[in-house]
Amino acid sequence: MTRDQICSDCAVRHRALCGALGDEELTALNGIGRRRRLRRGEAFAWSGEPNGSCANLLSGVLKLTAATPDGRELAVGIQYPADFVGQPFAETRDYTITAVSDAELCVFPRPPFERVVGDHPPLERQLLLRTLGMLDDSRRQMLMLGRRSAQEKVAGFLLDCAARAGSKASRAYADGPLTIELPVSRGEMAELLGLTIETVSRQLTKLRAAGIIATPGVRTITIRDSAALAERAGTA
Amino acid sequence: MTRDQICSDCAVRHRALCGALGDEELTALNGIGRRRRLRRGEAFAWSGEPNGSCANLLSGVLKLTAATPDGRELAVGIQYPADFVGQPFAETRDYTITAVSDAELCVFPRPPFERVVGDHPPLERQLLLRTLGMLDDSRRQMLMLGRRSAQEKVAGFLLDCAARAGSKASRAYADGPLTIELPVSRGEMAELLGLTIETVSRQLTKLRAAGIIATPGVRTITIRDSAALAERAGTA
DNA sequence: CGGCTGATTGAATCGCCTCAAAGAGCGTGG
DNA sequence: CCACGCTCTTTGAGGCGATTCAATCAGCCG
Repeated sequence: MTRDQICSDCAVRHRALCGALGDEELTALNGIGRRRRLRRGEAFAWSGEPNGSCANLLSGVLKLTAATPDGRELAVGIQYPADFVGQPFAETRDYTITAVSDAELCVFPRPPFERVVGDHPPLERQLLLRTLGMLDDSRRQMLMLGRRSAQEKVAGFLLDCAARAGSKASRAYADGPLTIELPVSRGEMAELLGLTIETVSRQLTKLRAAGIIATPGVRTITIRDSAALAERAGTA
Repeated sequence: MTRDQICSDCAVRHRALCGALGDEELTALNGIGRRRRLRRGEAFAWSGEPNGSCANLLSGVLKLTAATPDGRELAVGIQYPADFVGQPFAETRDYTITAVSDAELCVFPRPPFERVVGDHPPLERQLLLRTLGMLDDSRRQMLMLGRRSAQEKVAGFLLDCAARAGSKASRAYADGPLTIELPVSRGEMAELLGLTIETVSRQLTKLRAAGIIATPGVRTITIRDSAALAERAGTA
């Protein structure tokens, strides 16, 4: 991968932070970006470390986890391709960032990235808009954690995955059963939903018993009755 | 209150969004800001409404609440003087914003505010930094909601209040008991912590019984043993 | 065929919620 | 001045949902 072609073959070129930029901004970013691959389970950064870089996520799924001093963990965010990763303008990292599936990032060292942001107003605007969006996501997630039952959390998560899967989801015929590949393990799902792994498993079993979903593989879910699933998600 | 003096007597002039601005930016903001007072319990904005304004909070305390479609509510944020209030660049409001105590705001209609932000890079930078800060706050809150016990939530909240109270807190002598005025009612505390009002009350009773706090008034708390309180907050 | 990891299931417990009632603080009006 | 009604808080009893602890099961690789 040479530097001058780093953007031209970018899978998320038009959806990522860079998407709305003109040639000038793109060239500036291009100059400092480096590709990096992560294998499933590998960490991009650890909470508490000095914060040396930000990134765009090109492919794969990442989770952000925070932990209490005594070791209980919770995923405070999940990131999909084209999302912006990291904490610009922060000296220390507050979250551990881990690849949930194999992933590819476009990594920017933080100091030059911040300089480029400062020099290019359209880029700064995009960063602001994305940050505002992440803040809304985070607050939506809070409502979920604080006020929804295990049943609602799991059903809602499956619907989110289905919505996110988009083209990768498959159905036999229009409006028929929808089969998706879960991006996370049961344990990660529990982490994300503020539950235990056993509770997640039991809720899935319950949904399966009700005929609402089927689980052909452990990471594969078929939504057989999306209306009933939405019902249980409390998405009235 | 005339427009040309709106900033000069501002109580949070140096801590708010405007704090880091030069004369030019300040004049631009000054031109569009209007003071507004809210009485305790009064709402500044409702979730679902068109989003017509943002503001700086000058005095008092606000809460942001979100609700599930079936009516369960949770406070997803709490704001103190000098905080920035609202969702710039959003067409519709996602939260209900309510005054928890009497409050005063410096309100900016959204379209001109966004124009001023676009025209003044230092202002946009400040807004970005504040948004990043709110995102971190929100994620800290998520960890609390998802992984902490009622005991830890209540103890932690009291410590937060004490830290926030700063000069308004009083002690008889250095390192002695610290007395603070709670900015919220029991019900609002429950809303903020993802608990019920009864659970909050019971936890306070437990802390009182352990001699860790005293409650001379219903909204007044004396921290008699802050180390023990930190212990119960799980802030190891 | 073992051994490993991740998922499922079961039984028992515990923490928080729900429902209900009593108590405290406070302004109003007789 | 005190009785009344209102709101907020506290306390109690009981139930439910999620966790904990433990065992079994399924898939996968050596």
